[in-house]
Amino acid sequence: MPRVAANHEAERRLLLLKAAFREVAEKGFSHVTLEDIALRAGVSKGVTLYYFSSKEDLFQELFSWLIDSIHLRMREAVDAVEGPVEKVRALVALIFPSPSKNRAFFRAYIDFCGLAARREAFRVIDERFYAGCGEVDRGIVEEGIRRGVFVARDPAESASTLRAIFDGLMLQWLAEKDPEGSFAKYRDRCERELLHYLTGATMKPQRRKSR
Amino acid sequence: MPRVAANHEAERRLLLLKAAFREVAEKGFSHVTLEDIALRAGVSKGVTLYYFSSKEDLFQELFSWLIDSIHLRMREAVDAVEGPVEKVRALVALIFPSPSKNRAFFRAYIDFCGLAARREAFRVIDERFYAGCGEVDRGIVEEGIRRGVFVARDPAESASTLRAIFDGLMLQWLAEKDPEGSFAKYRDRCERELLHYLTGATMKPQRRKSR
DNA sequence: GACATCTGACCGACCGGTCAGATAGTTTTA
DNA sequence: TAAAACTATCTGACCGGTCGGTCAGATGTC
Repeated sequence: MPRVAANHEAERRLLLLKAAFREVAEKGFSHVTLEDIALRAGVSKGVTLYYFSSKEDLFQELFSWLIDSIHLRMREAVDAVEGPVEKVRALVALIFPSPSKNRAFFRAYIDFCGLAARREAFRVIDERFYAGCGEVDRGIVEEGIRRGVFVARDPAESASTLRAIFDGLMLQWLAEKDPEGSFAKYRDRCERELLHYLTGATMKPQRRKSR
Repeated sequence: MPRVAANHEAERRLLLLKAAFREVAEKGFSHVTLEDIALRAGVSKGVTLYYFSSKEDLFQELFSWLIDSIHLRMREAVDAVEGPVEKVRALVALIFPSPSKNRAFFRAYIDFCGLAARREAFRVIDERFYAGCGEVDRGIVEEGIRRGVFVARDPAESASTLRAIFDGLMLQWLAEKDPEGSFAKYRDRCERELLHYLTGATMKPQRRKSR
């Protein structure tokens, strides 16, 4: 069992997961076939079930991988800047990267929520997702309170609301007629409302730096 | 074209829609079969496609009917009480009726969002849903501002955030290990956070200035 | 008999999963 | 060194089951 082979296996699995992600974003879990994924990954259908024991297994791995990378990127984004307000801004910038990426991720995420609401294995993954988000969010809130920038309240509860505003606005954005056009509106609104909520309206609105 | 026949048809359609709702809440859109619905409604499979032109058509009608009744009940609940704070409370009570009803509705709703994110016909219905919610929510916010109970800001934007908090918390609730046990926690948190958000940091007598 | 309503057998398409091999790279053997 | 054996990886035909949709005819009502 050479090390090369293990490496190869990990690569192949990742290749398939990435293909699966794009397919899910487009069609939704139950309309994606194993063959769709294989085609997108440039391999034959049999390969998908060579590396994953079933479709369900593949999708569990997909969502696990997805939330791990989201957690990682949130931590990186938050660690990269100084101060609670800046950290909130960084989070917003991360979660609203671009209309197309946004839509891809959130389509997949909604699908995932539907699965999590009905199947225990997916619910557990979803729980882990919110636990990880909660850690990051709570860290920001606590720092904000410590520095007197945010109004002092239960940090865990504020973190939960913060996350709810993210998700809830995303749900509304997906119902918009012109997602491209309204993307910036939602991103800015999200930032504004989040900071309003956390600072208790003590902040003046600031102009967003273009990036 | 006797009136009786039209009445009968409406009844039959409603019967099927109610059966479909319960099936969707349980299994999700793409795992519900036309036969499931027929069985649940106590009729034969052929009837579903006698009253609806296709499965897709049936589900569009289902979600239309669902959001119309939700809108109606929100308006009734809000009109039944006096004062913006009480209206918010009434809305929370309506949206968090009981763990089982809650889960049924939100499971169906998430499914619906997944559809809306991918198919134009469903997106349009979803847009109508948020438009209706927005009217109700904005009405409350405006009244709150007028009476000086809520912080004065853009009412449409506050209404949007209010709704986001509802939806976002619901998403988190669905990921909980023990939905029954944590139900009251989420309901209370929702009310508390909503009022905190709207009144601007607990009960400060001093009004914050708007943008 | 005319019409609306209802039934369930049936069809064709689709898809997850299986499997008998093909292929290619490596190791062992002669 | 070459052949043979072995192994991991990959392929796509195939199977069994499911489901949306069709339809010929049954049932009931006026």
